[in-house]
Amino acid sequence: MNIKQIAKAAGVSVATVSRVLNHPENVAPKTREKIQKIIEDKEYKPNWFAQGLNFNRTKTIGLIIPYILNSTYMEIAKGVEDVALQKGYTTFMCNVEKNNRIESEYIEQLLTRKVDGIILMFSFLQEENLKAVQEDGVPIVLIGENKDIKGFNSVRVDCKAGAEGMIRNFIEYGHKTIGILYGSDPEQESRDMLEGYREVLEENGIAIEEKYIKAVDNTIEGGYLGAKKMVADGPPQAIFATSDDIAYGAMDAIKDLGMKVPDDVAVAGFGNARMSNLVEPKLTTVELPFHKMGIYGARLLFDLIEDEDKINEKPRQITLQTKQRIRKSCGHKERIGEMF
Amino acid sequence: MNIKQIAKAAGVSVATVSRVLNHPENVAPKTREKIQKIIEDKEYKPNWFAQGLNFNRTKTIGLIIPYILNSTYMEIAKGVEDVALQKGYTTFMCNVEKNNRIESEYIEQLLTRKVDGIILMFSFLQEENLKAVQEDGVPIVLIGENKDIKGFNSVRVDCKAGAEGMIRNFIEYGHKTIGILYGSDPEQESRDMLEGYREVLEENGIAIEEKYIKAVDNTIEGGYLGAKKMVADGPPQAIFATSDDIAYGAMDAIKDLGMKVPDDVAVAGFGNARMSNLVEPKLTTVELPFHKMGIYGARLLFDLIEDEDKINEKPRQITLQTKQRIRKSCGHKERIGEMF
DNA sequence: GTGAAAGCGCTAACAA
DNA sequence: TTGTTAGCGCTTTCAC
Repeated sequence: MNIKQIAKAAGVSVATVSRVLNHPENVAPKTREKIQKIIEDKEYKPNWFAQGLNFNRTKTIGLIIPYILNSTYMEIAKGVEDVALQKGYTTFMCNVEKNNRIESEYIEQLLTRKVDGIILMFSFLQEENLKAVQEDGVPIVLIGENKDIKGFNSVRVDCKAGAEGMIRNFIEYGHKTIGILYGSDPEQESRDMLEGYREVLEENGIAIEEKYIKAVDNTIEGGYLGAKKMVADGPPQAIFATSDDIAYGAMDAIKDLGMKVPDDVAVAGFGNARMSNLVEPKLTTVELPFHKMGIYGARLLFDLIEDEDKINEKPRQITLQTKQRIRKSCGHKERIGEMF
Repeated sequence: MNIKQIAKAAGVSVATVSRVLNHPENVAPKTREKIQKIIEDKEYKPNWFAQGLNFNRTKTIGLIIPYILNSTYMEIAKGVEDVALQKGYTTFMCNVEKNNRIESEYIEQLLTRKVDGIILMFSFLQEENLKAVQEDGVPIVLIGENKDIKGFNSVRVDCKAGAEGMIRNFIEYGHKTIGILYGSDPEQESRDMLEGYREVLEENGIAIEEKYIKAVDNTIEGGYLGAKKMVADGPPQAIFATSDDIAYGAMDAIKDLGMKVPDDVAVAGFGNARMSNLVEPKLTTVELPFHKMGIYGARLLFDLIEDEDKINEKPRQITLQTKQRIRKSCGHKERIGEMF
């Protein structure tokens, strides 16, 4: 079913049918209604390619996701999708497996398919690559920091403040030796948190001991291995992990070494993943506004898509704050109480 | 940059350039190389829409996902994507929030965007709707059963056998009263498991008591509420849950009622979600081959895409088997031993 | 208010 | 082996 057949059926020219589709106000009401009815009846849908060839607009956005098996990333994705759907856009979700080669390839794909804009979550790419895309006329928004990239519209979380708050808690609870297990990614955020950790300890006159600072893989296994080493070397009273996954692994390791969480070693994580209140003891953690990050990111993008000039304005950077979720694993008995 | 400019730069006609792109063997090596070099230099990419207008092939497939926050679905998705990527296809992932209206809308979108095929995971749609799509020439593959739909190429899991095996284990371990918490979705699979449950009890001469059979929401909360009721009414010695989420909730409820898992009530789940060996006690469960489901599903689809005649052949249905993961929660002490 | 026709960028049949 | 050209389905300018 194509426009020609509709035109013939209505006894008009293709131009008139096209007008009904795109500028109905320019068509006489009577002809318009007649044509609309035929379109309905025949379930005519304009050909996507033919339209694209003329418009170069696809009502599609691309979303780069570091790793789809991680449900925290998917929560952000859901935020993006919610906004997109409401705007009548479709979202191309791309799983890049934390690999910048795959990420580049997907960007290419998205450009080929003429998406109207791209959102990158914790991008592994370099600034110059992204700049090139944007200069091609496809707006870009960054959600979350992996590399230290400026100059784009972006949404970030104040991870440093979040980490600092948790370390301060530990100190307040009376812990004198505090370890940190920090993940290798997202790079920038992990660095920020490590920095926060050091600053708070210094502020409070606590000596910084390198044996309590350990870089690990941002996985359960990474946390397990890192904690096992750290604890075996003489355990700190508390451990802060830069992700919940790391914290889970750490808790497992502590238990395996015959010690108890939080009595022997308190633990806190970062992210408030869904299973944080299922593990035993329930994990104290820093909650991130994932869904909101997605929503704000998408809004930034649609601002750019809908107003072409904005792409040349000074980029906006939105910073969101974290929240503490105090549960049993950090050893603070008074503030516990959450069911799900 | 378009084909005309390349042609001019190379001093040939557009047809020749097009040939280099699509049938390079029909171009004299010298001309071909010359043109290829220019294409490289100018980073020329054929226009997506113009190509589509001629080919009506997009090298894109659609993937309907019930709910992206559930990482088990995303494991299937990853299987699909792995195959697609290898075939040079891009995957459109669509999150339908377990809602058949959204699902229909996305199918429309996918058709508009001319995907070459669609994979539906646990589709909520009716058979006739899907038939219509396939008759439009877009092949369809089903992964997992929600509705009872025949007549399509599909990948399913023998859930019934999986459930039966676990119930048999319980009986073998000496449990005389066994409850089941079955989720509302996926519908068909849950029904199968309930049927398996009844059959095994009958086979073993165990009376079926309706108070031990409870339909719940397929969520942690659902499991919690269902188990609370069941256990408060006089607990069974063991509970089988048709999903891990339900099992987590059940374990929480049992603990909240002051009883111990597995000593007072043994628990087993279904799915082997990532956190099953993080909860305390670690959850005994039935492992499903999610990744494989995705891979097989994708292969079925590409068979259909690549060989148009196959769409009229008798559909193939692949049935995969489950595996048991015996951990602490079921109370069988001897077979425990897993770290991650 | 409507129609004829050019053109979007590409492919492929046909001709040379 | 290469070029010319029609045509894919649609939008839009220009006439009427």
